[in-house]
Amino acid sequence: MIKITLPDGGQREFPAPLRGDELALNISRSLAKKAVAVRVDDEVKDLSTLIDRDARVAILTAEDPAALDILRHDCAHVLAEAVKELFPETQITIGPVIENGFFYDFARPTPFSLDDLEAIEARMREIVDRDKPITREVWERDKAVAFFRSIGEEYKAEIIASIPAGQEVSIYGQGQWQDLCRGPHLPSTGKLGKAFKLTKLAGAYWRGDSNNEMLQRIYGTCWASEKDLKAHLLMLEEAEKRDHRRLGRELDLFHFQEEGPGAVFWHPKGWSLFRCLIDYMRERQRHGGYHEVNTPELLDASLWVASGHAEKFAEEMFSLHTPDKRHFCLKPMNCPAHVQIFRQGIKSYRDLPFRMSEFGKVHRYEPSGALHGLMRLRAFTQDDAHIFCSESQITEECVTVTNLILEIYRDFGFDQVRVKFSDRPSSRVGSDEVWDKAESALRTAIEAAGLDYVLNPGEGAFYGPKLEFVLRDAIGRDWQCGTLQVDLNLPGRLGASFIGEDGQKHPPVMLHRAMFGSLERFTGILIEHHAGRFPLWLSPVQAVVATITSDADDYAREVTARLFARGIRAECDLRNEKINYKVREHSVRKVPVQLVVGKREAEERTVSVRRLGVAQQRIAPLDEIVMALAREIEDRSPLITDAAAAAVAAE
RNA sequence: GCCGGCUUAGCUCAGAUGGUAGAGCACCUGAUUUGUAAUCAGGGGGUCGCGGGUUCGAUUCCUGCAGCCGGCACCA
Repeated sequence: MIKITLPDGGQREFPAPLRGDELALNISRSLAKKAVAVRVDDEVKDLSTLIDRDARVAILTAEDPAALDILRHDCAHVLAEAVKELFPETQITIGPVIENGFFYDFARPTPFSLDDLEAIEARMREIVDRDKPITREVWERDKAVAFFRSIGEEYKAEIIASIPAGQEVSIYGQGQWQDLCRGPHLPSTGKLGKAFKLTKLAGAYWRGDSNNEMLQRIYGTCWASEKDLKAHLLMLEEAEKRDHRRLGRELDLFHFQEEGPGAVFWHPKGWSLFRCLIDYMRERQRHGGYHEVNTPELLDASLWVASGHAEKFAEEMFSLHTPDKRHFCLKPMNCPAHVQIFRQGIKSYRDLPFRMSEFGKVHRYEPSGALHGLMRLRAFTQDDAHIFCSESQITEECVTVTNLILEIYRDFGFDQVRVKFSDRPSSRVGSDEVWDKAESALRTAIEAAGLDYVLNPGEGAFYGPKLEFVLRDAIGRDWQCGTLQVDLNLPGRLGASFIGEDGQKHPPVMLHRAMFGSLERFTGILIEHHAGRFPLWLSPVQAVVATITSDADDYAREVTARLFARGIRAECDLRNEKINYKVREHSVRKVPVQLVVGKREAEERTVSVRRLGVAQQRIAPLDEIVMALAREIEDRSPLITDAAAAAVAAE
């Protein structure tokens, strides 16, 4: 007797083991028709799986979130089958499910074209229409290797050959096509439906290693219904509209040009945003006991040899030779320069911890293909700091830094932050004993701060382990920003020391930390996070005073001057245009506050306040609105949302 | 750096099987004094990314390079 517990709590008993599809049919005919897979206890399996013990069982339909991965995985298989039919000389490799879809990597001498993509998608739809059953067989590993080798699938054979000997492998088949796969899969190709689309072509290295040959990757997206597919495509369009490169142009924030790949030309409005970040951070760091410094961008190569950068970072450094035959490098990091400041004069343990900060501009020769707007540059500014301390101060300093980072992210509206712990990389300086010490110190600190973290093995800096702070933006993308690194190597290498209580010289510990990371990148993240509609305190233009007729010109100038006197970034629009025209233009430019003045306002000394995105206005006395705006800026209030602004307007 | 694609006016984009190009918006000028998302009329503007080749002739075809875009690899 087998007892099956259904999701609704109901129980059914069966005299003998039965398959998932049989159970579905037993429940209802309509469910059997829609069924795509079965969940036995907590494991999702093929519908054909034999249930031979008491279990909790759920029949999954396409709408079930857990079924989506199966759909996508099947879609990858159908893609591969279509490619093999159309281009038999192509070899298959791997085709996993990814966020929102799937991809499949193919090995072939000539790349696919966009036309090929269309043909492949059409063939995929044919394969779905054929509705061939999808079958699962368990093979002996060596048989599978021999089989795939015999049909010319060398990559597949190599993958299977790397599975431990003697282990069984499952082979899924549909029509004439077979692939190694862990499963589970749909009962037949027809169950896949038509809510999929091939999205892009790309090159990708075999086994993700740039020493290997490049394969041809086809990406696709796949959903349970046409409606979901459409929603996803619409979401992509929306995401494109908030792309910081596009908004940077539209809002006149910055530009790039050919002569400076990976280097930003900040326009006044963009620079205003950038300076907001610096001003904010200066204030936070002043309260945090930091001392701001400034160091040279160009330093003799010998310093970079001493620091270890020349050895570990040479490929990424810009270097130049002067007419007098000296060799200089543009700094890729600020740390060695900060050590030079620490080294001036004799330091006592009483001076520690010493927190040295710099908005330091660094240059790194990033690979051309890595450049991406403000997010990945060759010249960028770090909100860098180095905390020189004793070993006994590491934990407390790390905890303080960690808390500060999280607090700062909250101020900018980022609540979801993940922490990664990166330990020693294969290419590094310093002994293993020193690394043991640094890693355990950092781990103690993160535990003391009570943070959850994931291990990121081998990803530390060459001089020490690090924490990386990854924040999630408004549309769910992750960005690595802050970092905290424990360094027991560089101070010694660069000859830094302090006199301890014992009267002896000791090398200090150096904590490297950045909170925004790259100010340019953080600006880019903010642009996308807010879709260009910044909270008032960050807005490059905070208010525009717009006249209805020239009768109000003098008053408008006065209003603008009042705002300006309170430190508010205000502009005055006296142009001979209709108010509709002005309102539209300033709305398109995403100015958060428009103060419209006509004859009436001038006489009554009021303004008509219009918040971005809210059609309804309210009339307020001039004094009141100047004060309210000043307070909103000072409080760094989050963006007044449409709903909140509507409520204010309705008052 | 690797694979593929793209590069035409300030922006978004048309266009010619090879005979030096066009729209909308923006800009300039004039008229209009206007009450909350585009007033009307006129005008100027492009060595079609850069270099080489084929050709009587190249922005169009071929080729090299650069930049950008989508990925991969790398990474703040």
